[in-house]
Amino acid sequence: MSKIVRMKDIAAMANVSMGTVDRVIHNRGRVSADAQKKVMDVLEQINYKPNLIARTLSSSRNYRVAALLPDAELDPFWRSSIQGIQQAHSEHSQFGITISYHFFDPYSGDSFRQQAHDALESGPDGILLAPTLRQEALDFAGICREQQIPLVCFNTYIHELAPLAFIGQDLHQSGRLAAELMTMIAAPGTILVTHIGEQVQNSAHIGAKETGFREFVREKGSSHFEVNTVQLESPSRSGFKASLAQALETHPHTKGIYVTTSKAYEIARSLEELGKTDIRLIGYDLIDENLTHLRNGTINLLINQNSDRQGFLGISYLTDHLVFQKPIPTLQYLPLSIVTRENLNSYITSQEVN
Amino acid sequence: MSKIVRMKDIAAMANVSMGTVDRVIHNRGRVSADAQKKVMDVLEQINYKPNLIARTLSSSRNYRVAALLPDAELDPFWRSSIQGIQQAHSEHSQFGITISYHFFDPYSGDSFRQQAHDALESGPDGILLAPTLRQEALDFAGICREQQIPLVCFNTYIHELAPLAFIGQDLHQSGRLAAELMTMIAAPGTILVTHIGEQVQNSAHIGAKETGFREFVREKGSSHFEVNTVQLESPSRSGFKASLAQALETHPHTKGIYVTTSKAYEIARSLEELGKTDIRLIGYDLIDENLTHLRNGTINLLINQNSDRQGFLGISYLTDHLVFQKPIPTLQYLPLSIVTRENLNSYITSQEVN
DNA sequence: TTGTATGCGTTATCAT
DNA sequence: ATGATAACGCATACAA
Repeated sequence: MSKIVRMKDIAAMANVSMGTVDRVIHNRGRVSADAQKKVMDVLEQINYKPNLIARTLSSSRNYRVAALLPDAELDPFWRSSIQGIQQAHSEHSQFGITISYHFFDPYSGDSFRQQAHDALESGPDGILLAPTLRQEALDFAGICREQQIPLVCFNTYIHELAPLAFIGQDLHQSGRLAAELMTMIAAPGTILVTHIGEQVQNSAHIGAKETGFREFVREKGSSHFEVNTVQLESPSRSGFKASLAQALETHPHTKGIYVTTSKAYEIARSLEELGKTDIRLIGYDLIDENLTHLRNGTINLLINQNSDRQGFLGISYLTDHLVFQKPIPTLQYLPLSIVTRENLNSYITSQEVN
Repeated sequence: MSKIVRMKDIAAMANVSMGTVDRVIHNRGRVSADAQKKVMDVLEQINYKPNLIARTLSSSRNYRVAALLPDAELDPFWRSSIQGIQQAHSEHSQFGITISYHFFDPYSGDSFRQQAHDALESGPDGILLAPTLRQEALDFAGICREQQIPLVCFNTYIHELAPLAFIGQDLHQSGRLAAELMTMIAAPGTILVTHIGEQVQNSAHIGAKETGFREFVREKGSSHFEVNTVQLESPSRSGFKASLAQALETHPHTKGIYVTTSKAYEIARSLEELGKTDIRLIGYDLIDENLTHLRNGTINLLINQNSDRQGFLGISYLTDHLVFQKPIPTLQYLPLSIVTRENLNSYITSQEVN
């Protein structure tokens, strides 16, 4: 039973005062080389673990973190991220964390710059960012680095950002998984890949899922499946349906559609209206619009990006870093969760509490 | 910006001392009805949230929790539970939690009683239990209740235990999910259900997975699939293979096997030795023995019981209850995770840290 | 450069 | 029954 060593103990062992110990531990300077050495020697021998409880109580600082992410009104996908952030916040508010929210239009550079500016104005001690726009995010990350503000990113992986931590999904592997699942459940024939609601411009990562998907099919299913990419962007609902119908005519043997974004429900609606029931549909994310079609069977599988957990972990990591000065993972890939009608509830139910 | 209220503030508002406030909040008695009322009145009006940081620092109590679960040497399934427990412990050790481990033979009542006795001897403030044996667990839970020791259970749901919290999987729904997946990936024909390594005696829950499985097939796949239950227990390896071969002869149209326990690797080994490659195999849990066969394709899907998370949450809940006196969920169902070759890594990789 | 003293919010131990 | 006061371990401001 090794007793816990406190700063007081270290001070005694080194024949100095607590103040000196504090100064060398946090290297605040103003210590003589002599004292420095004495304390270091002791630290080498013993295993000092600061009492984080006492530390936070004492230095009752308040930390401001700015959350910079797309407006859920413009894309429902982000709702759950926000929920995760709020969840983490309520659990950590004890530690003096306050969060300011800055929502931007995920496709507008101007909007992003405006909100990013506001975020910096709030004088944050840390920033949580969903970097949907590559170039804008890079510029912003540069400023954060200059100002020495810790930056944690989630959802969209951009290597050059080099944030303190990234939390998200391995998109290439995600594509491979989608292909594996599709080849399990679809009859041999044509598979369509479509990126609805994403802008290919200014998004280097956009192709990762498709690349992974095609890679898997090439390795394991090339004799049974043919993969085609189709663009299905259209402003109007009826226009969308028409262009889908058009695509299905061009590829008459279509047995499956893989939607790389959270917009599978758009396809589902159109498929239902077109009366096509023999096409397997795989998409992303547990947003309400998708769940309806997962429940009625038009969508066969959803891959969950766990965006609530992304938000939750983002805030958790920032508080770990800021208040506890704990090491945090540089890269945190979340599980590639497969969701069907039968395990859906296990992913969305909240529990009773006593 | 509502300021945080402290006990000192309450004391001032109620015209009493902090000591009195402390006594009514924790109803330690020794307060006059008059003072009691004054404090209560204040508490009604304001929203006092105790500072848990300060509380833990001050009271610096040590809590002992006893973990009572099967020996991983006897069943590798329990390895990850232990890992989860240790993980939670290392994260919470700051709060003065110490854990004593008591491993028993999951099929021996004597072994259980012995270890349970030891666990109680250690004078624990809380107990984490994997109740594999129904009757023994009920007896033990009775003692815990008598001695007022908080009990948290995981993995095996036994309703009458009525613990502070249960953490695990919805087994009936788990069976439904397995059936859904099986009907997705197997050709029409016979599906075998088998419970390897479980004793039906003294385990009321054992049938839940099979019931769920059959229920789903009845609802959605009765025209294409026939379900048969087979017993495949055998002490020796070659004996096991022989009885499997026997079962496959009895059911020549077998297209899939559903193993309700973590022993799917036993089937996989035998199938490989028998050279049968056209049978889909679905099992449970990411133990190493299973992963080998998931990677080489003999096992098609595994449902993950997340037993590491079960252990983790069990300890987390106990510390929340003991040190923070926070409310905890009575029933915590974990996700029914579907694991394939392509998303396996996302479930088992640990991350680098800076 | 160094050491001491005070405070963080709570619990626990004293005298009253 | 009540109120003052010393811990808990660390940070910080200030005195030496």
